[in-house]
Amino acid sequence: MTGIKKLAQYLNISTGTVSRALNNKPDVNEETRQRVKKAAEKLGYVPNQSGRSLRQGTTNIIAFMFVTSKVMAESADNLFLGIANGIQNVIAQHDLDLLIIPRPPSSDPQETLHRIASRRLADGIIIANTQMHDDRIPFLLNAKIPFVSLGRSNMPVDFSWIDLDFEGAARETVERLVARGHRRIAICLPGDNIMFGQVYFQSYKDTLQRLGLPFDPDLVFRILGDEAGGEEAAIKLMALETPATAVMLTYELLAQRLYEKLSMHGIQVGRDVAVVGFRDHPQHKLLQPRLTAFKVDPESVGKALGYKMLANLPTYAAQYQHYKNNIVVPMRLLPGQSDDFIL
Amino acid sequence: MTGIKKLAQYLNISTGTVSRALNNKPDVNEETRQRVKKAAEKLGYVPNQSGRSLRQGTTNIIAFMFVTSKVMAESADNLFLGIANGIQNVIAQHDLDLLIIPRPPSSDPQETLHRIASRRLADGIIIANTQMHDDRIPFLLNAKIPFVSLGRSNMPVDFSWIDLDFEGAARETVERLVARGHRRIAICLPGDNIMFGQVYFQSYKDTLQRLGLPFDPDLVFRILGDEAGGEEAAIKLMALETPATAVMLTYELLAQRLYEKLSMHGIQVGRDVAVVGFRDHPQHKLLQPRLTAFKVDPESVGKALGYKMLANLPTYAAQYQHYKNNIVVPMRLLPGQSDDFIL
DNA sequence: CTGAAAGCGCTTACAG
DNA sequence: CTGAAAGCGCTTACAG
Repeated sequence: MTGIKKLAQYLNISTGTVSRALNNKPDVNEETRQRVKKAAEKLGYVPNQSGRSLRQGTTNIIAFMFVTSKVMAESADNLFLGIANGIQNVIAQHDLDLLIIPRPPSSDPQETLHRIASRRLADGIIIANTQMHDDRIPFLLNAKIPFVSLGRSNMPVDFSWIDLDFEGAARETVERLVARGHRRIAICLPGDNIMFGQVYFQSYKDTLQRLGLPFDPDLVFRILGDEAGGEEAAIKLMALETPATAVMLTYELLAQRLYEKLSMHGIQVGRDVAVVGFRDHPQHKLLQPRLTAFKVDPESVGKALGYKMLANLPTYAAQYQHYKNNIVVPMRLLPGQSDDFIL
Repeated sequence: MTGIKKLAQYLNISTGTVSRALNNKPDVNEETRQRVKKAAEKLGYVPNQSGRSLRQGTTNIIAFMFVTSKVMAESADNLFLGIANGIQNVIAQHDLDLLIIPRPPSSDPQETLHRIASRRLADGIIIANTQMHDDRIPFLLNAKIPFVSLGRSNMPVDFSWIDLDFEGAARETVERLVARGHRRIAICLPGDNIMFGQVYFQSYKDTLQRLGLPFDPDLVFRILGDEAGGEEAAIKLMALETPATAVMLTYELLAQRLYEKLSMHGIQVGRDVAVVGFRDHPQHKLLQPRLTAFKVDPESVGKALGYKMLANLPTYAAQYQHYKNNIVVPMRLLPGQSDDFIL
């Protein structure tokens, strides 16, 4: 005997009434509703999700798709758990569950997406690792699947995203360094066209201009995002014909090797050159001098994603329409001593 | 027009045949099967999971439930992503998806479990943060829900688990230290009754006994698992009437503060006292002298969980029966200089 | 080898 | 306010 049928038989009423009572439909006698709820509790009845999904066309599941690379798994992803937690906290308020789809870098993102969508595994999808040009975006828009992106793209279409405030971080860094007398500030950037690098770079240039400082292309270092990139940055810094007095980093993991390589050449961070890091990272805890870097609260990133997801689901759109605009999560500067070098 | 009906109509055959063809049932004409598959590909047909689930009683989803505490999210959980990835890699081979349920420490584990189970959200459940006494285990056994635990318990029942090789780690640590002449080896242990501490402790005692060394209860330090625990360990170490010459740690995060506190009192790790850490952690990268600690490959933990999960699902049990036994994932010692102190 | 039909567990117009 | 019935999209005995 099936779940709801059993409950209905136990109560001697129809399954329809049981369903209406449990789903808080208005047209149910209040006394009946209480009887039903009490019995459901007693018998431990919970509606079968497949039955509901099939009938209603919604799954009450939100999918979160992200790329797992070896590098991410080992280091950058102390963020990930906090983000997942933040999403979960928000969507759980509406009894939605989180389906996490880790995707190896080799797999085809379109295919995964198509599978989730067509199989109707989820009511909405959160995508991460968004690229400047990202084919998933037109695909999702076209398929009319509610989605939110963690990360902007520069595609000429309108879609929901949240992102970290890279403009703000670059602006604050440049302003801080300039206030300390620096005029030649080098910037480390990703080699590829990843969006956050672009945003960070633009804000760097804009801020320089606003402060009346010249932009020198020689000060732009395109480097890799892993730890080896730190060494590369040091080499480029030392190779400059007209030296820079400060350097700002993208990527979390550059700092350590940068320190080491410079130190091997008698250049001490904080004394001979000012360094401002990017995202704070546990691995930096022991760096001497302590790295000035930006703190991101992963939980609030997750919550923002959750709210924006809800705002995109037909069922909850009205309730969360104030989350309609795209959200930029602040990065808060934690001062260390790595930029104590004052001109 | 529904998915499979549309496809059937397009092909001018019955939905039953379409279903049988796509699901590789033997009793289908090979030519028909090819026609169906080609058409499905062309029209982008993927069966609706709710329909399948309702009919078959299986969801093709594996749930992974774990507790997210602030501490975990910030530090210990560089493991998590790798584990999730490992599980996913294995179960994806059978088109199973991973439903990740992060659970705040405050929530009721039984309730969450009951919800997943009754709602039929998943075919099997992987639980983490298993306690020595853990009520989820009898619940799941009783409800006959296939599950695997990440972590042993000492409940008097038989169930599927995988765990890290804490015995091996403690044994190797004691043997290594004894080989270097140490006879008084202190051990840091969790204050509560968490299982891994128990296992680690037992192996410590067993190994001492096997090597003919006395066990001294004064050398057992019950401390907290966060960073402050490192300071506590240092204080207890220095307060010993008969000093210890070596100390072994549980928990990843103790090392840094232990180093610092000892150093403040003129005691240098590696020179005046030997220290062997627990799990390797990115935060240790910069510790001087480098901490001797154990490396765990999170991916292989995840894979083990995945295989054991499959071995517990009726559909795949036969195929994966060689994973029936519980699995202990090795911890590999990475030598540093923190235990260079030789007697 | 294929088709027609039943039914998985729900929810929801519809009728009363 | 409640019940009877249809139907969401599949799969699978059953019949031929």
